[in-house]
Amino acid sequence: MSAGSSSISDKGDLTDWLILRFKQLISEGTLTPGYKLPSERELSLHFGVSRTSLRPVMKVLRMMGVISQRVGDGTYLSGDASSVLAEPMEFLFLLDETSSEELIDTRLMVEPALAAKAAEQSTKEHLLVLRQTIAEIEAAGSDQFRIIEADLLFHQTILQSSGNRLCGRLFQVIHRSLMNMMMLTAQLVNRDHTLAFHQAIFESIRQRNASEAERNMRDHLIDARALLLRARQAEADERLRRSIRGAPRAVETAKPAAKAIRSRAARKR
Amino acid sequence: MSAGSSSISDKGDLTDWLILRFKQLISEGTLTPGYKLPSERELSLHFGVSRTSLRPVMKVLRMMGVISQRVGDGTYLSGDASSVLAEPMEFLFLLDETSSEELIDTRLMVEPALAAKAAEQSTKEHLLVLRQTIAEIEAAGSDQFRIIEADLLFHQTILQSSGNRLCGRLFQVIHRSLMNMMMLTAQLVNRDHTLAFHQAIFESIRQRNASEAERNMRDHLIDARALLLRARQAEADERLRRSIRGAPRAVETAKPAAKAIRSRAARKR
DNA sequence: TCGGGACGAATGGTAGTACCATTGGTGTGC
DNA sequence: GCACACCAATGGTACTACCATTCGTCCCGA
Repeated sequence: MSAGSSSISDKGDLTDWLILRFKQLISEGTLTPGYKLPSERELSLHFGVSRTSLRPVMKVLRMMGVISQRVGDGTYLSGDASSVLAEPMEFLFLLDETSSEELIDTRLMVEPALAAKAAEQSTKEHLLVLRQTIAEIEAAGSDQFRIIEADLLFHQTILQSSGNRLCGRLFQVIHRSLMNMMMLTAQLVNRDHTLAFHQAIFESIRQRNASEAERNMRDHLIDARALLLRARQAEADERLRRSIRGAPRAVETAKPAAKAIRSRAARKR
Repeated sequence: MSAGSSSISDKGDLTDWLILRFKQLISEGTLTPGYKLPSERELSLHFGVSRTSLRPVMKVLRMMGVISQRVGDGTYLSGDASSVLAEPMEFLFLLDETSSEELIDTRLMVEPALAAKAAEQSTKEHLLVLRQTIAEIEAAGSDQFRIIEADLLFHQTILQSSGNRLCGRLFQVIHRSLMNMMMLTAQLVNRDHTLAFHQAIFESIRQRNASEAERNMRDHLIDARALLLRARQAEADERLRRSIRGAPRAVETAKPAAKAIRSRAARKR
């Protein structure tokens, strides 16, 4: 980014250089999905660096889901590119204090249009999967995990069948993060609503009715948004009622460590 | 993801645990932008792990732009959340072999709608920045870097003023990656086109004409897409012509290393 | 001949130490 | 008062050692 960067071994950090090398290897197609990489000791030898310097790179790649490591076995290149954004996106949400409404709002901007596209070009296989996810939700009863997984697969399939891979990746991650947030606050997915909307969306896609698919998807997300806000309101009310009764909130476990760090650093300054 | 995961120190990997801790610290607001963290030696002491185990975590955070490290100085929490997705997104594009058209297509799906929103709610400050970027492009002459930076700032400002932060972040990264791809293939940004479209978009936003802003943005991106494809076509033609003349392509430097790795691993199996 | 269990090599995970280059502040000498 | 030299602290890298886990192999017994 800064200077010429053409010559070998100019960037100061070995980590950056190694990551660059890995990128090259991936872009060349040398590293294919499922491919077993040499051991860390061999790799470090090959690159001419110590294992100490190599390991952080492997950690970075692992955290992005590019590779998977297993003790006693080895390192494999994972073919699933969708997981690359999962962790970083979580950090983004953390740093930006992104709310779940914002996630739904963002989905609302894109998914209806993608549903319309899906109605135009979805294949038989896609329709089959959609039908299966609906059946899965019907069979799930009150099992939230099953409902959520089926819900994710439903939307993910629509995203995929829309043809735009990048959007598919992006909003798959966003959707899952949204579900994680909801689970953290013990917010339930309304099975009946989900089922009804999914059926409507599925029908319009099956009939290749793009505009109706778009409208149904929009309605679905708007409804989900409303449910989310209502649940949050109810939760806030509950908390208020409880605090009025006098019972203080439960302790937070991680606070002490955080304060210790802050004091340490403050001492430095 | 697997089991209960409620108790302390259950997850096998220290790296994961430490990253989790850092996430907690960030979400608690203990770590604020610009904040100087304790030295690695102190931190490792504090967390009760060795520096060997801590360093990969710092590398991960650094690569996502969450922190910045300087030898002889220390580690600082960077407040800029937008850079979190930069590297991971590049890996995604690498693994998915995402093309520049796909990037523009994705922008095309979202940015027009955001431009419409921007027309409705942009502030005076936003308008000022937009006007400045246009002036910058006018003053840039044929300096591609200045044009690109001004172009980025123009679109970024519109994304920001639309109100949806997440979309802003996402498409800021996508836009920059697109520019990187174009620079890698030595594709120029057409200054005249850019200038004309930016002026049109700016005018419609200034006049709070949402539908026209949306249309202008759409035209802008469609035009950019066409230019991109045309340039690629020209490049392919040129390459073909050159190969017919008999001159072989230049050597690729990184191939030998790649092959060495592959042979090493193959030997293992 | 087949099956199971024990052993061992290889792998990633962690720890400790040492040294280097860079940085920023401190203090000394002009 | 200023400039220079010095020094302590920091992140960067390397080497070594050891641990827990995994997988394959070999040997023993049925």
